[in-house]
Amino acid sequence: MLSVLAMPPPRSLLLGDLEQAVMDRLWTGGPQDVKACHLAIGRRRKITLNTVQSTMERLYRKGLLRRDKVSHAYVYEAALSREGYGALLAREVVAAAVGSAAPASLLAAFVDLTERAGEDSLARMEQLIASRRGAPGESPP
Amino acid sequence: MLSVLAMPPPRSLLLGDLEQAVMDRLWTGGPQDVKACHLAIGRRRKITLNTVQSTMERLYRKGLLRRDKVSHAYVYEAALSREGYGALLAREVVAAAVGSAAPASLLAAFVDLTERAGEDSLARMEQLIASRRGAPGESPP
DNA sequence: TCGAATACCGATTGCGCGTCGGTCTTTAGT
DNA sequence: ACTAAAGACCGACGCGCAATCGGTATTCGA
Repeated sequence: MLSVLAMPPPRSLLLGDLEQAVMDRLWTGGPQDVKACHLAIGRRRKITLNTVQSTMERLYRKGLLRRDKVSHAYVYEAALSREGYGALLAREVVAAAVGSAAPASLLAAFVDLTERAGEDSLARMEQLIASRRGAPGESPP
Repeated sequence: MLSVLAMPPPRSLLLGDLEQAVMDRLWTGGPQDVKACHLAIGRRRKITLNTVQSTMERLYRKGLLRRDKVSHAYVYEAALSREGYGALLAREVVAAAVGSAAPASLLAAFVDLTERAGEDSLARMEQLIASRRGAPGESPP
Protein backbone atom coordinates (compact mmCIF):
# COMPACT_ATOMS: atom_id res chain seq x y z
CA MET A 1 0.00 0.00 0.00
CA LEU A 2 1.28 3.41 -0.83
CA SER A 3 1.75 6.10 1.69
CA VAL A 4 -1.00 8.09 3.25
CA LEU A 5 -0.12 10.92 0.98
CA ALA A 6 -1.83 9.06 -1.79
CA MET A 7 -4.94 8.31 0.15
CA PRO A 8 -8.21 9.87 -0.86
CA PRO A 9 -10.43 10.99 1.97
CA PRO A 10 -9.70 13.58 4.60
CA ARG A 11 -12.09 11.80 6.88
CA SER A 12 -10.10 8.61 7.19
CA LEU A 13 -7.20 10.50 8.68
CA LEU A 14 -9.21 11.09 11.80
CA LEU A 15 -8.32 8.63 14.51
CA GLY A 16 -10.34 7.03 17.24
CA ASP A 17 -9.20 6.88 20.83
CA LEU A 18 -7.46 3.56 20.68
CA GLU A 19 -5.94 4.36 17.34
CA GLN A 20 -4.57 7.59 18.68
CA ALA A 21 -3.19 5.83 21.70
CA VAL A 22 -1.44 3.31 19.49
CA MET A 23 0.08 6.00 17.33
CA ASP A 24 1.26 7.86 20.39
CA ARG A 25 2.80 4.72 21.70
CA LEU A 26 4.68 4.11 18.48
CA TRP A 27 5.71 7.71 18.22
CA THR A 28 7.16 7.85 21.67
CA GLY A 29 8.21 4.26 22.12
CA GLY A 30 9.51 3.48 18.69
CA PRO A 31 8.83 0.36 16.61
CA GLN A 32 7.32 -2.50 18.55
CA ASP A 33 5.08 -5.47 18.20
CA VAL A 34 1.50 -5.92 19.21
CA LYS A 35 2.40 -7.51 22.48
CA ALA A 36 4.50 -4.58 23.61
CA CYS A 37 1.84 -2.15 22.53
CA HIS A 38 -0.75 -4.09 24.41
CA LEU A 39 1.40 -4.19 27.49
CA ALA A 40 1.82 -0.45 27.31
CA ILE A 41 -1.66 0.75 26.55
CA GLY A 42 -3.96 -2.22 26.74
CA ARG A 43 -3.30 -2.87 30.35
CA ARG A 44 -5.14 0.00 31.94
CA ARG A 45 -7.86 -0.22 29.34
CA LYS A 46 -8.50 -3.82 30.19
CA ILE A 47 -8.68 -4.78 26.57
CA THR A 48 -7.60 -7.92 24.84
CA LEU A 49 -4.44 -8.24 22.87
CA ASN A 50 -6.73 -9.02 20.00
CA THR A 51 -8.29 -5.60 20.16
CA VAL A 52 -4.94 -3.93 19.91
CA GLN A 53 -4.05 -6.24 17.08
CA SER A 54 -7.17 -5.35 15.12
CA THR A 55 -6.58 -1.69 15.64
CA MET A 56 -2.99 -1.86 14.50
CA GLU A 57 -4.10 -3.88 11.54
CA ARG A 58 -6.61 -1.20 10.58
CA LEU A 59 -3.99 1.49 11.05
CA TYR A 60 -1.73 -0.52 8.81
CA ARG A 61 -4.38 -0.80 6.12
CA LYS A 62 -4.87 2.92 6.34
CA GLY A 63 -1.22 3.36 5.61
CA LEU A 64 -0.43 4.98 8.91
CA LEU A 65 1.69 2.09 10.07
CA ARG A 66 4.41 0.14 8.41
CA ARG A 67 5.27 -3.40 9.50
CA ASP A 68 8.10 -5.78 9.25
CA LYS A 69 7.84 -9.46 9.95
CA VAL A 70 10.48 -10.51 12.39
CA SER A 71 10.35 -14.21 12.85
CA HIS A 72 6.62 -14.78 12.78
CA ALA A 73 5.57 -11.64 14.54
CA TYR A 74 5.08 -8.21 13.03
CA VAL A 75 6.94 -5.24 14.31
CA TYR A 76 4.99 -2.09 13.62
CA GLU A 77 6.31 1.36 13.03
CA ALA A 78 4.65 4.69 12.39
CA ALA A 79 4.72 5.53 8.71
CA LEU A 80 4.68 9.23 9.49
CA SER A 81 6.27 11.18 12.23
CA ARG A 82 3.95 12.82 14.66
CA GLU A 83 4.73 16.12 13.00
CA GLY A 84 4.10 14.70 9.58
CA TYR A 85 0.76 13.48 10.68
CA GLY A 86 0.01 16.85 12.21
CA ALA A 87 0.93 18.47 8.96
CA LEU A 88 -1.48 16.28 7.05
CA LEU A 89 -4.24 17.10 9.44
CA ALA A 90 -3.40 20.75 9.26
CA ARG A 91 -3.60 20.57 5.51
CA GLU A 92 -7.07 19.16 5.77
CA VAL A 93 -8.18 21.63 8.32
CA VAL A 94 -6.85 24.57 6.44
CA ALA A 95 -8.40 23.39 3.23
CA ALA A 96 -11.72 22.74 4.87
CA ALA A 97 -11.85 25.83 6.96
CA VAL A 98 -10.45 28.35 4.57
CA GLY A 99 -12.94 27.58 1.88
CA SER A 100 -12.79 30.68 -0.19
CA ALA A 101 -12.60 33.20 2.61
CA ALA A 102 -9.66 35.17 3.88
CA PRO A 103 -7.47 32.97 6.07
CA ALA A 104 -6.38 35.91 8.18
CA SER A 105 -8.38 34.97 11.24
CA LEU A 106 -7.35 31.39 10.90
CA LEU A 107 -3.76 32.45 10.90
CA ALA A 108 -4.37 34.58 13.90
CA ALA A 109 -5.84 31.63 15.69
CA PHE A 110 -2.89 29.49 14.85
CA VAL A 111 -0.42 32.03 15.99
CA ASP A 112 -2.39 32.29 19.17
CA LEU A 113 -2.21 28.58 19.62
CA THR A 114 1.47 28.47 18.96
CA GLU A 115 2.00 31.21 21.45
CA ARG A 116 0.28 29.23 24.12
CA ALA A 117 2.43 26.26 23.23
CA GLY A 118 5.55 28.14 24.18
CA GLU A 119 7.04 31.56 23.92
CA ASP A 120 10.02 30.68 21.82
CA SER A 121 7.85 28.86 19.34
CA LEU A 122 6.87 32.26 18.13
CA ALA A 123 10.44 33.22 17.51
CA ARG A 124 11.08 30.00 15.69
CA MET A 125 8.07 30.65 13.57
CA GLU A 126 9.29 34.08 12.64
CA GLN A 127 12.58 32.62 11.63
CA LEU A 128 10.84 30.02 9.54
CA ILE A 129 8.81 32.56 7.74
CA ALA A 130 11.80 34.71 7.12
CA SER A 131 13.71 31.84 5.57
CA ARG A 132 10.74 30.87 3.47
CA ARG A 133 10.29 34.27 2.01
CA GLY A 134 13.56 34.05 0.24
CA ALA A 135 13.67 30.43 -0.80
CA PRO A 136 11.87 29.15 -3.89
CA GLY A 137 8.90 26.96 -3.00
CA GLU A 138 9.04 23.34 -4.02
CA SER A 139 5.75 21.50 -4.18
CA PRO A 140 6.10 17.73 -4.50
CA PRO A 141 2.84 16.29 -5.92
CA MET B 1 -27.72 25.71 24.80
CA LEU B 2 -24.37 27.35 25.31
CA SER B 3 -21.95 28.02 22.55
CA VAL B 4 -19.76 25.45 20.92
CA LEU B 5 -16.90 26.75 22.96
CA ALA B 6 -18.42 25.08 25.96
CA MET B 7 -19.03 21.79 24.28
CA PRO B 8 -17.10 18.73 25.37
CA PRO B 9 -15.87 16.50 22.57
CA PRO B 10 -13.48 17.42 19.80
CA ARG B 11 -15.03 14.72 17.75
CA SER B 12 -18.43 16.34 17.49
CA LEU B 13 -16.89 19.29 15.74
CA LEU B 14 -16.27 17.13 12.73
CA LEU B 15 -18.93 17.60 10.11
CA GLY B 16 -20.41 15.23 7.60
CA ASP B 17 -20.76 16.11 3.94
CA LEU B 18 -24.22 17.51 4.10
CA GLU B 19 -23.49 19.32 7.32
CA GLN B 20 -20.46 20.92 5.77
CA ALA B 21 -22.45 21.91 2.74
CA VAL B 22 -25.06 23.55 4.92
CA MET B 23 -22.47 25.46 6.88
CA ASP B 24 -20.83 26.63 3.69
CA ARG B 25 -24.16 27.74 2.39
CA LEU B 26 -24.87 29.75 5.50
CA TRP B 27 -21.39 31.18 5.56
CA THR B 28 -21.49 32.39 2.03
CA GLY B 29 -25.19 33.06 1.65
CA GLY B 30 -25.99 34.48 5.03
CA PRO B 31 -28.93 33.62 7.26
CA GLN B 32 -31.69 31.72 5.55
CA ASP B 33 -34.41 29.21 6.14
CA VAL B 34 -34.53 25.55 5.37
CA LYS B 35 -36.30 26.07 2.11
CA ALA B 36 -33.64 28.36 0.73
CA CYS B 37 -30.91 26.04 1.89
CA HIS B 38 -32.64 23.13 0.26
CA LEU B 39 -33.05 25.04 -2.94
CA ALA B 40 -29.37 25.85 -2.94
CA ILE B 41 -27.80 22.57 -2.00
CA GLY B 42 -30.52 19.97 -1.91
CA ARG B 43 -31.35 20.29 -5.54
CA ARG B 44 -28.38 18.66 -7.13
CA ARG B 45 -28.23 16.13 -4.34
CA LYS B 46 -31.76 15.06 -5.01
CA ILE B 47 -32.55 15.04 -1.35
CA THR B 48 -35.76 15.91 0.41
CA LEU B 49 -36.31 19.14 2.18
CA ASN B 50 -36.80 16.97 5.21
CA THR B 51 -33.25 15.76 5.05
CA VAL B 52 -31.91 19.27 5.01
CA GLN B 53 -34.22 20.12 7.85
CA SER B 54 -32.93 17.26 9.96
CA THR B 55 -29.37 18.19 9.27
CA MET B 56 -29.88 21.81 10.20
CA GLU B 57 -31.67 20.72 13.30
CA ARG B 58 -28.74 18.57 14.30
CA LEU B 59 -26.34 21.40 13.57
CA TYR B 60 -28.49 23.59 15.75
CA ARG B 61 -28.42 21.12 18.60
CA LYS B 62 -24.67 20.96 18.27
CA GLY B 63 -24.58 24.68 18.73
CA LEU B 64 -23.15 25.42 15.33
CA LEU B 65 -26.29 27.15 14.16
CA ARG B 66 -28.46 29.76 15.73
CA ARG B 67 -32.11 30.14 14.72
CA ASP B 68 -34.77 32.71 14.88
CA LYS B 69 -38.42 32.01 14.31
CA VAL B 70 -39.83 34.38 11.76
CA SER B 71 -43.52 33.82 11.44
CA HIS B 72 -43.70 30.09 11.75
CA ALA B 73 -40.49 29.25 9.99
CA TYR B 74 -36.99 29.22 11.38
CA VAL B 75 -34.25 31.32 9.91
CA TYR B 76 -30.90 29.75 10.58
CA GLU B 77 -27.58 31.46 10.97
CA ALA B 78 -24.07 30.20 11.56
CA ALA B 79 -23.11 30.60 15.20
CA LEU B 80 -19.45 30.86 14.28
CA SER B 81 -17.75 32.48 11.36
CA ARG B 82 -15.94 30.19 9.00
CA GLU B 83 -12.70 31.41 10.49
CA GLY B 84 -13.92 30.85 14.00
CA TYR B 85 -14.80 27.33 13.15
CA GLY B 86 -11.43 26.85 11.51
CA ALA B 87 -9.80 28.15 14.64
CA LEU B 88 -11.66 25.63 16.75
CA LEU B 89 -10.64 22.84 14.49
CA ALA B 90 -7.07 24.04 14.45
CA ARG B 91 -7.09 24.04 18.23
CA GLU B 92 -8.14 20.42 18.22
CA VAL B 93 -5.70 19.41 15.59
CA VAL B 94 -2.78 21.13 17.18
CA ALA B 95 -3.63 19.69 20.55
CA ALA B 96 -4.01 16.22 19.12
CA ALA B 97 -1.01 16.31 16.87
CA VAL B 98 1.45 18.06 19.09
CA GLY B 99 1.03 15.62 21.91
CA SER B 100 4.11 16.20 23.94
CA ALA B 101 6.58 16.50 21.13
CA ALA B 102 8.26 19.56 19.74
CA PRO B 103 5.85 21.50 17.56
CA ALA B 104 8.63 22.83 15.37
CA SER B 105 7.92 20.65 12.38
CA LEU B 106 4.24 21.23 12.76
CA LEU B 107 4.88 24.91 12.59
CA ALA B 108 6.99 24.42 9.54
CA ALA B 109 4.21 22.52 7.91
CA PHE B 110 1.75 25.22 8.70
CA VAL B 111 3.96 27.92 7.36
CA ASP B 112 4.38 25.85 4.27
CA LEU B 113 0.67 25.56 3.92
CA THR B 114 0.16 29.22 4.41
CA GLU B 115 2.73 29.93 1.81
CA ARG B 116 0.91 27.85 -0.72
CA ALA B 117 -2.29 29.62 0.18
CA GLY B 118 -0.87 32.91 -0.98
CA GLU B 119 2.33 34.87 -0.85
CA ASP B 120 1.04 37.80 1.10
CA SER B 121 -0.43 35.53 3.75
CA LEU B 122 3.13 35.06 4.86
CA ALA B 123 3.63 38.74 5.30
CA ARG B 124 0.42 39.02 7.20
CA MET B 125 1.53 36.22 9.42
CA GLU B 126 4.79 37.94 10.15
CA GLN B 127 2.94 41.03 11.11
CA LEU B 128 0.68 39.05 13.38
CA ILE B 129 3.56 37.45 15.14
CA ALA B 130 5.31 40.73 15.55
CA SER B 131 2.28 42.28 17.18
CA ARG B 132 1.84 39.29 19.43
CA ARG B 133 5.35 39.39 20.71
CA GLY B 134 4.82 42.71 22.30
CA ALA B 135 1.28 42.41 23.55
CA PRO B 136 0.46 40.60 26.78
CA GLY B 137 -1.23 37.29 26.10
CA GLU B 138 -4.74 36.87 27.39
CA SER B 139 -5.90 33.29 27.69
CA PRO B 140 -9.67 32.94 28.16
CA PRO B 141 -10.30 29.42 29.51
C1' DT C 1 -61.96 28.30 8.87
C1' DC C 2 -59.14 25.68 5.67
C1' DG C 3 -55.16 24.69 3.37
C1' DA C 4 -50.48 24.97 2.58
C1' DA C 5 -46.03 25.55 4.60
C1' DT C 6 -43.20 23.91 8.37
C1' DA C 7 -41.69 21.78 12.26
C1' DC C 8 -41.32 17.52 14.83
C1' DC C 9 -41.11 12.44 15.47
C1' DG C 10 -39.53 8.32 14.77
C1' DA C 11 -37.37 4.54 11.64
C1' DT C 12 -33.99 2.82 8.51
C1' DT C 13 -29.55 2.33 6.39
C1' DG C 14 -24.60 2.57 6.15
C1' DC C 15 -20.19 3.30 8.15
C1' DG C 16 -16.29 3.39 11.36
C1' DC C 17 -14.35 2.13 15.75
C1' DG C 18 -13.80 -0.79 19.81
C1' DT C 19 -14.07 -5.26 21.28
C1' DC C 20 -13.74 -10.25 21.09
C1' DG C 21 -13.77 -15.38 20.29
C1' DG C 22 -12.24 -18.96 17.38
C1' DT C 23 -9.21 -20.88 14.05
C1' DC C 24 -5.19 -21.31 10.98
C1' DT C 25 -0.13 -20.82 10.60
C1' DT C 26 4.38 -20.44 11.81
C1' DT C 27 8.24 -20.96 14.86
C1' DA C 28 10.91 -22.96 18.32
C1' DG C 29 12.22 -26.42 21.69
C1' DT C 30 12.89 -31.24 22.74
C1' DA D 1 10.27 -34.50 13.06
C1' DC D 2 6.50 -33.48 16.27
C1' DT D 3 4.07 -30.80 19.01
C1' DA D 4 2.74 -26.89 21.70
C1' DA D 5 2.69 -22.09 22.27
C1' DA D 6 2.67 -17.52 20.05
C1' DG D 7 0.75 -14.76 16.99
C1' DA D 8 -1.88 -13.57 12.68
C1' DC D 9 -6.32 -13.74 10.42
C1' DC D 10 -11.43 -14.00 10.00
C1' DG D 11 -15.79 -12.86 11.14
C1' DA D 12 -19.20 -10.92 14.36
C1' DC D 13 -21.49 -7.77 17.51
C1' DG D 14 -22.70 -3.36 19.75
C1' DC D 15 -22.58 1.58 19.53
C1' DG D 16 -22.83 6.07 17.97
C1' DC D 17 -23.55 9.19 14.29
C1' DA D 18 -24.69 11.00 9.69
C1' DA D 19 -27.95 10.81 5.82
C1' DT D 20 -32.28 9.99 4.42
C1' DC D 21 -37.28 9.73 4.57
C1' DG D 22 -42.36 9.19 5.50
C1' DG D 23 -45.94 10.49 8.39
C1' DT D 24 -48.08 13.51 11.65
C1' DA D 25 -48.80 17.59 14.32
C1' DT D 26 -48.67 22.79 14.17
C1' DT D 27 -49.31 27.16 12.80
C1' DC D 28 -49.76 31.20 9.79
C1' DG D 29 -52.25 33.55 6.17
C1' DA D 30 -55.77 34.24 2.84
